[in-house]
Parts: sequence; C-alpha cells; structure tokens
Amino acid sequence: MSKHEKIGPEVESSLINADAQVESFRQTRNNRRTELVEDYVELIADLIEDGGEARQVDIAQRLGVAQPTVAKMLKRLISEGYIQQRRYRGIFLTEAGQKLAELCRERHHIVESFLCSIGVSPETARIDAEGMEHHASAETLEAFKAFLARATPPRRVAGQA
Amino acid sequence: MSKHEKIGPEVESSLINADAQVESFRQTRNNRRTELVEDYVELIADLIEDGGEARQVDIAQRLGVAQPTVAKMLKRLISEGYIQQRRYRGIFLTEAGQKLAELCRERHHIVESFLCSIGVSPETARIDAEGMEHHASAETLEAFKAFLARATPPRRVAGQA
DNA sequence: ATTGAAAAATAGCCTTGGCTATACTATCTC
DNA sequence: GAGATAGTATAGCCAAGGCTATTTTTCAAT
Ligand SMILES: [Mn+2]
Ligand SMILES: [Mn+2]
Ligand SMILES: [Mn+2]
Ligand SMILES: [Mn+2]
Repeated sequence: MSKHEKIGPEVESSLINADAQVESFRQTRNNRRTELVEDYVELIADLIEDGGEARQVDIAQRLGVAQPTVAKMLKRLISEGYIQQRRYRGIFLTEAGQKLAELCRERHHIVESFLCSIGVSPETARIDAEGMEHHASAETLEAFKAFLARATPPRRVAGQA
Repeated sequence: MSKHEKIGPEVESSLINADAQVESFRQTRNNRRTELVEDYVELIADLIEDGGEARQVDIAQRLGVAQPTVAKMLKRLISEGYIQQRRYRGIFLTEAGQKLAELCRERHHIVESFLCSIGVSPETARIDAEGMEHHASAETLEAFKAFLARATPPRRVAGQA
C-alpha cells in the first residue's frame, strides 16, 4: 500500500491477495495480445477449407474491418510465422499456422457448445464465445468438455444395460 | 466472396453466415474497448472500500503496470465521467462510476463463482474470470446465475418437505 | 519551519490496430 | 493483346495503452 498504510482490525476485505490479482491482470493482458492473431488464423483456415483460398477482401468482409487493416495484420502473421503470402496472391497457412488454427477451432467450438448447453441461445453463444474463447485456459476447457460429456451423454443403442 | 466466386454443390461448410460472424467480431471489438475501464473502476471501488482511498501507486501495483500508465488511464476515466480527481490527491468515483463498479463486481463474481461451480480450481477461475467477464452478455450471466442456483440449492432448515 | 521521501504529473518514446485515399498488379473479357 | 475491374499494396493519419526518465507537489518527521 502507499505511504498511508492502513493498519487496524482485520476486517473482511473486498481486496484479494495483491500478487494473485496482479497475476490475473498480467495473464489477461497477455491473452489480449494474441486474440487477434488467433481469430485471423482460425478464419483463414475456415476460408481455405471452404473456398480453397483466403483473400484479403474476404477476411476483411468477415471481420468487418477495412482491407488495409487486414494487409497490415497479415504482415504480423507472416513475421510470427503463421502464414505465407505471395504478392497479389492468396494466403497460405504454415505448419505452425495450421496447428494454431486447429487449436483455436477446437477451443472455439468447446466454448460455444458449452454456452449453448447451459441454456444460452445460439446467437448469444456465438457472440460471447468469440470473445470469451481467448481467455479460457486449458483447465477451464477441460471442465467445459467434462460438463458437455455429462450433459450430452453418449447415446447407447436401444436396450442398454 | 471475392471475384473468384465459388459455386457448386452445397457442401457442409466450416463457415457460418457472414453477417452473423461480422456481428460477433464487432461486438467483441467493442467489448475490448471497455474492458480496461471496467477493470479500473472495479479496482478503484475495491481500494476505496478497503482503505478509504484509491491512490495511483496502489492501482499500479495491483494491475502490474507503471504509475504513468495509470495516470494516463485516469484521464480517460475522468473524460468518460467515471471518476473525479484532485491534483496530487486521491481518486473518487462519480455516481456513474459507482454504478459501473457495482455492475462489474457483480458480473465478475458471477463468472468466477460459476467457473468454480463446474469444477475449475479457484486459482484458474480467478485468472480466467478476469478476462472472460468482459465478454459475458446479460443473457449468459443469467444462465450462469441459474446454473449456480441449481448447483448450490438454497439450504433449507432441517426437516424439509 | 525545513527538509526528505513518497506520490503524482509530465514529457517523450514505442507498438498495436484501426481508418482513408491512392497507386499498383493480375486477371477476365472482349 | 488492350481495357476494365477486382484485388492488393502503400502512405499517412489517429487513438489506445504500454514504457522510462524527470519534474513537481505533498506530507510527515525532525
Ligand atoms: Mn474464434
Ligand atoms: Mn475470437
Ligand atoms: Mn474484474
Ligand atoms: Mn477483468
């Protein structure tokens, strides 16, 4: 605390441990630095799978941003090794890019399905998942998956034990 | 799609409706623009409640950022009407600030409790909630609350019906 | 009252992620 | 093959959110 230290009887505080809190904020800031990259790579993978190629105009249209914004971001993706680009040609995912895309798609799907499974409407789940996915740790994803497995029990053939 | 339109047999696509997707991305970008404000206001409320005052050094220490970063952010909070500041003195929440803080605290608590309730460890729930909270819509929060009410049933006095 | 230390303010820098306007290239069509 | 046009690149602007280094102010202790 600052110079003006507070002492006195230990009362129930709305403040949690400072080191724990700073860790949360740091982790969250960290996630924020990668969420755009993740969304781009995931979207590029989808576009390629769907149409055989990913073009800047399509990416821009899907994201709702201007084309030069995409062009700039693609340079970041190149410098980070996720895509390759041939001038005036399309975008291709590197090995690392494909791996990241796969992770993101899976994670995105888990989060969105989970939201639906607890009663959130598909439209809202779609929107919320787009933001929440980037802050779901491996442990939380496991919990989501476990819940989904419980909520959607594996169907048995008629006449189960 | 771009000039090179894809036609052909309708195959199961990994792409969702474009308008829906752009709406998700837009909403997510929007949430991102306010999450920092929300974290600051929530933290300031906690500091005031706990120690009677919120000082820049304490905010900086809790967030894990430098003091000038906080000073700059406080100007944004002032310009947006959430706090008042007396030079070289502490920070005070305006009416709007208190209202926002209350909303954020409640939302934060719901998200964190919910994660715990589905089996996520308290430490991970703390971290993930710090980021996820800003992307949880009213509808999702309601679903979380409903789940919590089910999972943690209101305790009855001994001898319930 | 002085003064030293803590806190706040300010200056100046950087990166990221937006935008518009404009120039360039590839490709399709004639 | 020459244009038209769709798509891409580039230049230049802005705001947000980080940082360090330095100055200014307050406050507590002598
Ligand atoms: Mn996604
Ligand atoms: Mn996303
Ligand atoms: Mn919070
Ligand atoms: Mn937060």
